[in-house]
Amino acid sequence: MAGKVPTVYDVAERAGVSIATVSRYFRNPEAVRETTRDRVRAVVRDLGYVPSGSARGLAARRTGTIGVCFPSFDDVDHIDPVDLGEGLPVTVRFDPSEHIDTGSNLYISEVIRGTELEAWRHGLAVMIAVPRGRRRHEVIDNLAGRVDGLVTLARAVPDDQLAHIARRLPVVLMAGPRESDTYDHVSADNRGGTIALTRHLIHDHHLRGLQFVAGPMNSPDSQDRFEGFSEALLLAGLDVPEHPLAHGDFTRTGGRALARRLLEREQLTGVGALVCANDQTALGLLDALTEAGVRVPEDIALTGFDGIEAAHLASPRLTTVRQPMIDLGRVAVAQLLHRLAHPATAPVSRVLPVEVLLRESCGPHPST
Amino acid sequence: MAGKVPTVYDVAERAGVSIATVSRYFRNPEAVRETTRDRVRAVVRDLGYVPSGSARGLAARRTGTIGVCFPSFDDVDHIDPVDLGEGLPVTVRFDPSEHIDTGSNLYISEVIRGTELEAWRHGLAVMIAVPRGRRRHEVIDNLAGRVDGLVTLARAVPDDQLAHIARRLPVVLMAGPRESDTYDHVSADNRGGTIALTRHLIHDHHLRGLQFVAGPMNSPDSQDRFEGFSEALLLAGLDVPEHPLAHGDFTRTGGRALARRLLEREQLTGVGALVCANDQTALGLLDALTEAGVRVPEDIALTGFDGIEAAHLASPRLTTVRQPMIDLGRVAVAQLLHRLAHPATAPVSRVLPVEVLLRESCGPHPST
DNA sequence: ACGGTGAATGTATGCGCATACAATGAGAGT
DNA sequence: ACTCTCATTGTATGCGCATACATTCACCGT
Repeated sequence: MAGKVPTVYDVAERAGVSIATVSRYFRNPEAVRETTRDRVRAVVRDLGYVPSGSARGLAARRTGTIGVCFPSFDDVDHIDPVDLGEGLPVTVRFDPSEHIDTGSNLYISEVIRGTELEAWRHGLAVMIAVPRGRRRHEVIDNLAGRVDGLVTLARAVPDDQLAHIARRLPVVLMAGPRESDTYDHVSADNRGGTIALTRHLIHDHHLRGLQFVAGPMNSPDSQDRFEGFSEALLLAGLDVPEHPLAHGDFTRTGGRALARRLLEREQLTGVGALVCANDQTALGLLDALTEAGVRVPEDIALTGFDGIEAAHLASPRLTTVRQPMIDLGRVAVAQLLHRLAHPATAPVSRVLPVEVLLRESCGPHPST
Repeated sequence: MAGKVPTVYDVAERAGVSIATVSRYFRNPEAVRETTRDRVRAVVRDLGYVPSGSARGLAARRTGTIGVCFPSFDDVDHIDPVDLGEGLPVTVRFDPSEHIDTGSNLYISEVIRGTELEAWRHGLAVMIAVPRGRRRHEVIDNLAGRVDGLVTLARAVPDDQLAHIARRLPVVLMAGPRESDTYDHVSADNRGGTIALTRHLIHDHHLRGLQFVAGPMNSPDSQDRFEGFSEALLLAGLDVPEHPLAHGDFTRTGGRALARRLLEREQLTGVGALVCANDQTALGLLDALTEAGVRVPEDIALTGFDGIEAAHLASPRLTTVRQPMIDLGRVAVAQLLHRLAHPATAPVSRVLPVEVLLRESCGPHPST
């Protein structure tokens, strides 16, 4: 590679045409006569020419790239160099039966897939960045400088910086609280989904003593779901708890710890169902309850939220609310493109429909 | 946003300095006097200035971005527009107990995480692209034009095109066959892992009649694993089958279909263990075997490869070989950076160590 | 007081391409 | 033969920044 990377000038010279023709060959081939096209094509192949994205972006005043920002999977300042592991032997070990936390990576992965898919449909590239560590500001600015627009999961970017880059590019927020007066926003119907799920527990399973197990205090998703939970209780004329029964951290491990604490303090007596803010937490509860001899759903019903695969693989299978994670990414990008085409219109807030998946963890199915 | 995006010139004028100073403020702040720095900083904030990545890339002759290429999750030419789903209601339905195929997305997601992580460590951005559909060539060229180097999963990019862009940038291949005389290459120790696993089955569980269930014919990973399998049999002085017992497609659904076929044709009599080319296939086999009343591991032992979460959640838990998927991405990027720093050295082929995870699907554990 | 030194800043240029505009040439129409 | 039209190609310019080099100026030692 390298040596001297060829440019339009090299191609033009070798093909006996002007640089404009070479440029047209790529940007608008129909405008070039076929015989000329062939000559250019041959030279391009010969020289190993690839147009410079930077030059293109500069001249065209658009990059053809959209940026995607995520909160850090792994909130750290420093990450060790990877072990190149040269020559290390294969290890063989018994794997004790502990549960693992694949956590929210999955959620993020799906969103990435969605953004990539939609971007591809429109011939755009995707640049991803995770602002983490001490230089997170730079990471974001670098991204902002290289893209035509940005979609970001809520709270991946500090507010002040978001405001700063939003002066240069359109920004679409995914999930999190709607700040609809400022940015376009896309989220799943957390509230509606939880209402529907809770209604099902109340009316179809005749459960009472429902409690909500939340995620982190500051999670807007968790808050929305708790709101939906409360709303459903209210509509059913049942007592509405002021607060969630407990707060987890959205991980399975956290859920297990939480359940043990609840069992220890006997806070589950009289509780007919636990509506959890996400699947991982619910699965953690399920682990600990099962371990303690509490039967699900016979002794207590349990539900999650997200629709991850592990919820399906659990025993009993976990009733949950499936979020359209891929669509979250796709719609965000679609909205971004709409915004690029229509800069002046008012910010939009889209709420994507969710799907309540009834499985065994909430009790036997009345019908079906 | 937009209106008129400010440039260095605007900032320089407002701050009463030259554009060189503004540029230095970003690139090399220590070279600017502190009081000047403050003035520039204020103007930058005022104006909402973000340096243009394109201009930067052009002037500096490097983009600070690396590209990552993946084969298509979903091999299609056309993908429907996403349903914006405005106002659609929440649906509630019973979810029948069928298995789902999360497939290889997971593998790819992990690799993406790895590349992002390592790139972040070095202050680089990551651009991802999935060449699919009729314009896949363009997708790749666009990517190649915008990055300083490229890592790609094997066979995501057609050979001829890979050769073309490799003249412009360093390329590192992940997984797949080593073409070590041309490109840098990183892969997991498929062969070694399968040897260790197979030896365990033979020596610790005294299993005989081992058969291999492969992936797609053209999968180099599957081939490597079959080689390891054969090698282990050979070393143990056992008969080495010429071919895998069957070929799946790496999906769980495919594995189920395959198992039913094997059962129907009674091809499992005398088979003591099925060594599968990946976890999904093994899990599919497990589904179908269990359904047919064949007990694992009592009647037949079963192993997978990859170490996905579902293998851990299966019942019995699936013995498997864990690939360091994140490290695959990390090492690939690390190697890419090394190549950028040392263009002249010979191509390297790195083999990452794997870990055999012994669980219940291969039989009771002799010790431990 | 004078040349020397180094820090801070400014000037000028080119990176590789897209594109507005000009130029050319080959028919078509008269 | 001449003008007009359209297809094709060329010329010239600027996109926004990094950076080599030049300049300025404060300060030092003698």
